Amino acid sequence: MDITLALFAFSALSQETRLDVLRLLIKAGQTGMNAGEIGDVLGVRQNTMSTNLNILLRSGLVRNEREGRSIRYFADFDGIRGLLAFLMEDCCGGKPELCEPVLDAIVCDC
Amino acid sequence: MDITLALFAFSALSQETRLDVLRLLIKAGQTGMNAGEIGDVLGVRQNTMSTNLNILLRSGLVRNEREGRSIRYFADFDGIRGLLAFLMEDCCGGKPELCEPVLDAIVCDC
DNA sequence: TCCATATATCAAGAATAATAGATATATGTG
DNA sequence: CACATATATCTATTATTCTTGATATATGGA
Repeated sequence: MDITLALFAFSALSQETRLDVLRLLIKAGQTGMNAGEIGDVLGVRQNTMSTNLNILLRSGLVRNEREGRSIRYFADFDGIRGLLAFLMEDCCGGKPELCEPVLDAIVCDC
Repeated sequence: MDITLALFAFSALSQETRLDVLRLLIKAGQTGMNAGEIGDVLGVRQNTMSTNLNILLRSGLVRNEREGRSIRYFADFDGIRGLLAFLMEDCCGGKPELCEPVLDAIVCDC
């Protein structure tokens, strides 16, 4: 992860539709969602959604797979990990008790 | 954490100076850094840095404390946790092996 | 091959954000 | 109180990003 990609990824997440999409896909896990389905759920026009999905793709936060005529999108957990690792690099100045609570935030209960 | 603040926070991180600042402060931990010191290290003009620090403050990713004539800034680990928790809410669709690697990214070796 | 479905690209106007010069405010010191 | 230091605010210009209508491309089926 370099700073250019990190900036692009954070910029991707600073727009409501794209943040909604990534959160949907994170919840969907390995099931993913078709592009059209995502647009329907979020009530976003087709071309706008396509543009936004492409931005998420290029940010490395999302990946896709063709499925017949549709294209299925998934959260890219490796990409998300890379971004968070870049942000938290050398965290907490030697005091683990500062950054451990950050980890707790992400423990899933599934 | 609501979506409006999350969007504002990700937007804060989508600008190079501000991402640099937060990463510096995350590394600095509880020591923090003075506003002027941050500007010197990053080679950013005083008023630009002040504006950017204010945006980080309002995003909840950073807090500050007056220290005589200077103002010392710190990463706000609670704020960071809140943002990441919002992003990763209900993650991984029931398959912990998908999101556990995301956690590993943030384990500090201090 | 022709048509329908699903998604992507293009182009332009509208909205938003970044930067920096000038200036203001706040604190400490003598 | 006068002055120096440290940070914040204002304002305008420039640059970037968002959205959308129109159109293009890709796939599957008859």
